[in-house]
Amino acid sequence: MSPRIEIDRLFQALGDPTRRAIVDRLSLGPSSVSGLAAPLEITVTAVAQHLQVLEAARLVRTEKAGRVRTCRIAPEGFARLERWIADHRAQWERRLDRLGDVLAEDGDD
Amino acid sequence: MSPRIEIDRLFQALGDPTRRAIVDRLSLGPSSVSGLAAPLEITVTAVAQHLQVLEAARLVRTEKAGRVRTCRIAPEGFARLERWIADHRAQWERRLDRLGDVLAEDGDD
DNA sequence: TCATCGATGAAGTCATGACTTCACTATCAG
DNA sequence: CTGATAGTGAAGTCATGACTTCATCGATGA
Repeated sequence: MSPRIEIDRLFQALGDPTRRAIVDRLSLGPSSVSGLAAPLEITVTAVAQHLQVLEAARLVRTEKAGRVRTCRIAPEGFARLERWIADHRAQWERRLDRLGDVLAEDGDD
Repeated sequence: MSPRIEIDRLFQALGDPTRRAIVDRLSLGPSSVSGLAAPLEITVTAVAQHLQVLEAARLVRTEKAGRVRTCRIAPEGFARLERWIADHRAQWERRLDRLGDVLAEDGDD
């Protein structure tokens, strides 16, 4: 699967405040779907939809035991995210370095 | 201003592929608005709108000299982003640690 | 000075996406 | 079996947001 799409899903998933609230909650520990819905004051259906998005982005992993689905944080998505930021930071900082070489050619710090 | 809103703007800004393309481009070095528009095959107006979003999220800084507006990466937004991820990672990893004390098992990626 | 170029503002279109409700399935307790 | 519980699927509503076009403005160079 294209890495572009992957990153897309990641940022799109975290772009929604409700979904970030779910992530916040799951950072504290696993929860059921209805357990997530309660403090958010939205329907269980809505939460389930958000969970699909979060799972597709690999930010959350869920498994169903009996009739209850347990949701927990999935580190992969976050790792991917960190890498994206690190890559970009590296890119523009490298450029600033080269620029520094030219502008401050009589000895810099 | 609430930090929630700030993070919101950040993820929402990067949730759009076109805006990420702009960030990609600017990581390589500064550019004018029309310089950004050309490879994206959208109107200059559209790019200007995206730039407003990116500036509000502190991911990009722009300044106008004469009739040309020069756009460059702004590190603050990215720093904010990194901190958000680090905070969350810390939170759930701390929890896994406590759990690990009890269960003593597994390692992850 | 005048034509052009880079950018901006206003307003409209169109798709997407965050919800809801309602109907339904599957599990568990009595 | 019966009834409550946990979640899923389908379909509809409503707002937001990513574009466009058109008109305009200020800087610039011939």
